[in-house]
Amino acid sequence: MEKYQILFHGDGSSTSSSSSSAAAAAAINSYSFNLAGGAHSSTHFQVNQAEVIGTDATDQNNMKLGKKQEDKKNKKIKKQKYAFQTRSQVDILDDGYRWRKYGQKTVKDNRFPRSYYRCTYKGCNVKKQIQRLSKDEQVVVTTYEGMHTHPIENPAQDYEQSLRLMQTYTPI
DNA sequence: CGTCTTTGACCGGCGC
DNA sequence: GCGCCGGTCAAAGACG
Repeated sequence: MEKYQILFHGDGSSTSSSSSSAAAAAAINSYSFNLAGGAHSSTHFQVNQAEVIGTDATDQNNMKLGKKQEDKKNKKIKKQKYAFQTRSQVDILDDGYRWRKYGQKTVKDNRFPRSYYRCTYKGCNVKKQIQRLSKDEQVVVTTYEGMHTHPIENPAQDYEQSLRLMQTYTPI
């Protein structure tokens, strides 16, 4: 369970966006840390891949000012998203936050539906999507959007961790 | 009784 | 404009 690996890709080519990409990378690190810290009762959990999608550049401020004010890159700045793939039997990956499911859609070219979750902490608008690859149904893709504005709340993590240890030390 | 799922409706973007 | 596609809303229900 100690072994996990994250590969960054896709962000190096998009030049600029220096600081924000660093923030995104930090966010990914924190997430991967939490995930690697356990909380899965499933056997094999491994982060294979992490990807930064888009960059965040205080777009709300820019929009509010209304001034073009260097719309820089003037591309539509999509919200900061980052995704990674995990190989797991179950798609409920408890990363220590409380999520409320608010939607599920079937996507084209994928026989598995995509689930939409939102963080239930008051004022915290972090969202995540979970979908499974039809190509390899062992792989679950988790896409996070935004950063949590509160510390992780995970009353069950210790329990899960100890449970995992029990499973490790007492193979039947 | 509060919390979280379920599920169709709804809506906006985009290609034709 | 129209219809597809992906994301969200919200009412109703499940569950502890």
